[in-house]
Amino acid sequence: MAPTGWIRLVATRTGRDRDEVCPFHTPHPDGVFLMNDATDIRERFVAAAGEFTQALGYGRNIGQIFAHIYFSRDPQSLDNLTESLGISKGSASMSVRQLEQWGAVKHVWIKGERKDFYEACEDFGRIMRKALIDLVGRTTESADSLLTESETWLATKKKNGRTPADMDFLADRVKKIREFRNRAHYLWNSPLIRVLFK
Amino acid sequence: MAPTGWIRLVATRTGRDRDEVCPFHTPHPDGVFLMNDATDIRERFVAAAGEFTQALGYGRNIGQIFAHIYFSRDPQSLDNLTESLGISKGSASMSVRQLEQWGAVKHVWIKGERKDFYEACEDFGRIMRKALIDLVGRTTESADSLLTESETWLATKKKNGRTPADMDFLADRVKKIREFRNRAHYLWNSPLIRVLFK
DNA sequence: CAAGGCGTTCAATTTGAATTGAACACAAGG
DNA sequence: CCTTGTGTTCAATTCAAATTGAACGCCTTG
Repeated sequence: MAPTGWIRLVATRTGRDRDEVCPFHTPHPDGVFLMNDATDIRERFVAAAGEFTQALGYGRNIGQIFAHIYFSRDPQSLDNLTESLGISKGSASMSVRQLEQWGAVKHVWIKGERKDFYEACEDFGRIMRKALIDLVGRTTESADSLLTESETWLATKKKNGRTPADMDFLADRVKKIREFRNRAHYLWNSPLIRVLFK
Repeated sequence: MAPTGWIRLVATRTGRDRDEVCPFHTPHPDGVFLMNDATDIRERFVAAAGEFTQALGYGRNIGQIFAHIYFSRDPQSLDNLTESLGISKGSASMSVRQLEQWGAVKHVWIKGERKDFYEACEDFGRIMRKALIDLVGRTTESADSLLTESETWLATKKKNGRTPADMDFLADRVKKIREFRNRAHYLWNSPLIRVLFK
């Protein structure tokens, strides 16, 4: 069968360039691309998903792993992942657990097998929502407490009667943030959003 | 005036630990914190905003810069930013332009001054939306073209009559992705979302 | 036209996070 | 009880992205 993968031009000592075919899961070299076979599609999606999650700030592995499982008919074991994707066992283990938390992947048992197997869930909406909740929660809570802290501090200052112009400006800005935060929080918890993501 | 900032315990050679006060914009050391003055609130928000944007995958500087401008009464110059935040001129320049693109900050001219000054826009909803469009656009487009590419490839294969079970599975999975993508795209462009973010 | 102030660029560096892999814990089977 | 086959952990490493800063170009002013 013809080779498949990214085609990269490699300079040689003799001055004659030659083509080199790289597996799809390698960071893509902006080359032409060959698609012969069903497994090629899988590998292309694996690469794309890896780039996607990497661009979003989760690593490359987590996307690749999900795509691999998603495009596999049979449930996949950690060994399958490390072999197919060329990643370490440790990374596979941790990423799979992350995906499980997001509900992107679910554990299945196969009789007679000692390994853990995983298969993909198709409900992208739910997955995205869980991942977002995760991210937003982590990034929001500390800012949240700072906001209330500032508000109480400003309130006491006002009680003391000392409210020069700078203080007023500050209070106004903090208030604007509070308004946005409340609106965002309201929207986030509204049934509307819940419906949209389902 | 009493010193303000994070309080960090530093071990000394004599065995006697002493307290050290760090400016708020330094990466926070999990210490106690002192708030005496209006500028302290600004610095705390600067630190929080920096952590926020960093967690979201944009650097620390961009958040700090926006917070600094947002909590400044007067328009701020690049020099103000590099001095107050302890960042480089290059970074300040680039970050400010990014913020301008998002509509988070706008250029103002001050007569008799040669420097560029910036002040903050308060419309957080719009800012978030622009930043999101930016992110989603960048991460989505390549995946998008892969999707259509795969669909056409699968279609030709089907024409050739060769559709074993594996192919059907593959086609089904690709179809599921397409459905999600279309739904997401529709929602994203729906007037509903536009209203929510305003 | 020379000099100085200002913003921009980009290659080099730094930094923070992702990834690795060796050591570990646990279970099952012999 | 030892061995073998698992998944997990976490300190060390690697890697990509953020940040720096020196060099540059442009404008203004004297």
